Amino acid sequence: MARHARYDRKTALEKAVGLFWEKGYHGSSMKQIEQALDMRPGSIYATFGSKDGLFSEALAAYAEQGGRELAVHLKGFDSIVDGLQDYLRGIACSCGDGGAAPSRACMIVKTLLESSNTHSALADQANSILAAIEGSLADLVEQARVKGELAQSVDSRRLARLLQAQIMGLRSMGERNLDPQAMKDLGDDMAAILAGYRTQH
Amino acid sequence: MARHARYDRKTALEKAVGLFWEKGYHGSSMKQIEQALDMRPGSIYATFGSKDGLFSEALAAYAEQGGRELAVHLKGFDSIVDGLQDYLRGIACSCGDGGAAPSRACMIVKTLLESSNTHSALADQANSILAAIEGSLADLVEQARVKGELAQSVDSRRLARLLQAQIMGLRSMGERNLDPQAMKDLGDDMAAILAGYRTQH
DNA sequence: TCCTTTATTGAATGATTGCTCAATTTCTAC
DNA sequence: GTAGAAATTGAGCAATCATTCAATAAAGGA
Repeated sequence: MARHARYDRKTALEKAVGLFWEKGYHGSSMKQIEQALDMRPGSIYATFGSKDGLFSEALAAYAEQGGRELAVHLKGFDSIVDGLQDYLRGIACSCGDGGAAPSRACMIVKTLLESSNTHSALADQANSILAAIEGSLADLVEQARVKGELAQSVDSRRLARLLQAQIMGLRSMGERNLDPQAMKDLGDDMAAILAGYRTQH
Repeated sequence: MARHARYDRKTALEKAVGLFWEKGYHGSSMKQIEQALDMRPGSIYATFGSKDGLFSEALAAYAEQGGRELAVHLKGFDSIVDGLQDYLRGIACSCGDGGAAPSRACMIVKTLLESSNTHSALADQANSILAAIEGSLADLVEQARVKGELAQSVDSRRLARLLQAQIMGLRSMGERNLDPQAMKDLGDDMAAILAGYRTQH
């Protein structure tokens, strides 16, 4: 056997997520990556293959983390719709304050918009992640519909896409640095949209 | 006096908009710009000062064009709200087909997300353009409220921000290459959101 | 202790980046 | 026709880009 890797792969990926999420693919140079990961080029290439490979793994890690956060969030609610509404409000809130996140906008959307006409492999990855998220949201909406929280007539995939578009818009608006109250209002308004699909009684 | 400029500034800017909108700031190299504008570096720098200067002018031209398109669109409607609803549906439709536009997402949003943590001058410009658009939308909403199309209780700036977030989300979703029917449904759903703010009777 | 194996290092690679400027071309005014 | 002003050209600049690899360091097994 031989020496251990000095770097923890998972920790390095977290740092890569931080940099790429903040500055994007083109905006992050290998020099900045070396500094952020505290690794020399040889180690980075031995571990992740290429800048593309590192970005791809970072994007996947980001998406997985985001999925976990939504799931954890919903655990705190009996009602799925209540949970989704609070999730929207939570995003609006965290976009309002001067939070510690590298960026307010979603890294997946940033990647999609940056790479859609310049780097098809990245765009494809971002697109399939977004399709998976749409699927998860559709499952949640369908569960809520079956539970009777939402009107029986609701088309779950369609409402999932509307919901995803809300999140994209909300987090993109976050990048505008509006005052916290404006963001909070926006989150409330989006939560109210979802309320419009609730069972009427 | 001396010789004329061989290039029409306005035409060159239109071509620059096409390239930058498609590929973004970092994704467009000077070599590609030279090719797109059919100009040599010296002419480009004599005319626009720098890549930054050219991008900045292109972004402004894009925003002006977008503003004109919204105004023209609304001219075709007696009701402002009808016009805004049709505007949303129109975006959804043009995002659905394989249109000729360089990109489905909004160039201003692409710029904001790309530059927010790497190029503050561009981010500031994108932000002030978005603030101006928010203002225009707020004016329209306020007019509609005064005309009685919208409920008296409507907060026009707040609804303008919700509307702007819808457009951002809609056009970002366009980059996902969903099938046309899904985009059309999304546009209809967003138009329905606006309907919820109409005067009840 | 030495040998094998593996991880790390960082100088150096060729390509590409945004950009400059002396030379050339093209037009107007006289 | 000619002089002068302005616009265009494109080779070439220094800097930076992502990437490579021979040399070095560090660990476990014998």
